[in-house]
Amino acid sequence: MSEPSSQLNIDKKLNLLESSIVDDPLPAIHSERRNKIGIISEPLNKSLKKSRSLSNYSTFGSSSSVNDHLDKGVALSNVGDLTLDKSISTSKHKRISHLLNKSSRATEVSVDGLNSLQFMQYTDMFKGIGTEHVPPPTDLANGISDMEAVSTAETMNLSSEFPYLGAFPFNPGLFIMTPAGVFLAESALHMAGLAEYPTQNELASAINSGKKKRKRCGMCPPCRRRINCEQCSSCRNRKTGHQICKFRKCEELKKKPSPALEKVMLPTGAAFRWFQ
DNA sequence: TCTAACGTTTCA
DNA sequence: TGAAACGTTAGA
Repeated sequence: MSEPSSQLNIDKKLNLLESSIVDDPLPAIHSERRNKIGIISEPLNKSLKKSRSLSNYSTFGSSSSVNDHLDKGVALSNVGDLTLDKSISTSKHKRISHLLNKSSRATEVSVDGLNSLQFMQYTDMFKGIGTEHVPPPTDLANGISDMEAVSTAETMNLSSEFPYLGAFPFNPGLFIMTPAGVFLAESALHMAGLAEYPTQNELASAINSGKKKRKRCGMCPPCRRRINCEQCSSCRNRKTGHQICKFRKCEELKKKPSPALEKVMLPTGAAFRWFQ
């Protein structure tokens, strides 16, 4: 239950240590860390070794980031494709998932973790913004190469087919991937004025049929913590407990998943590549 | 195939 | 009600 006072002291020290690590602009160079009590701790999730600077989490401070989503919002077109054609094959779903995956990698960094209110603000913002933006090269560096981004867009070539969607920046978290396919959370469509878009309700029923593991949000303090305390029960019982360090347990995952909330926002878009 | 870790169940 | 154990999933 309660941690021993020595544990608390240790953790305070660890937190102090980590406070300088979490915001380290070049954390990737650390392949191994030793905390003050001599424990070598590495992130259990290798992908978390690639930490993000705080600026990466700040969506609204960067118009280029926003416009990036305009350019890369083509991913949504796939969803439109899905919703338009019920007879779509499973293999096509896979292909679309793959493409979505690529696109989401480009978008997740700056949009991850938006709540629905932020999303609404986001969409409002886009009402006044065109699609003419060409992102500066630096904006393209967020985990996706120029070539990849271009090829994805070219492959899909859907903005003209789905004018509703081509200019809309969708957070990957607003996509819901189920065994039945990939589609948008209904609330997202409401926000986008697409609530009447066909088949969403039918597809939405598939969400409830399959349980999906939630993913760490990657942004809360525990998620950003990259060192296992090695002291808590989870660390001590890693073999049998199969649990992440208590101090690294995502705040979002600690909460009970609300069905309604889950539809709006799977934690930063489950089923996509979150940390890479 | 292995490892990390989420979800569920069981137990104190 | 929280901790522990275990099943299971997802990614490398």
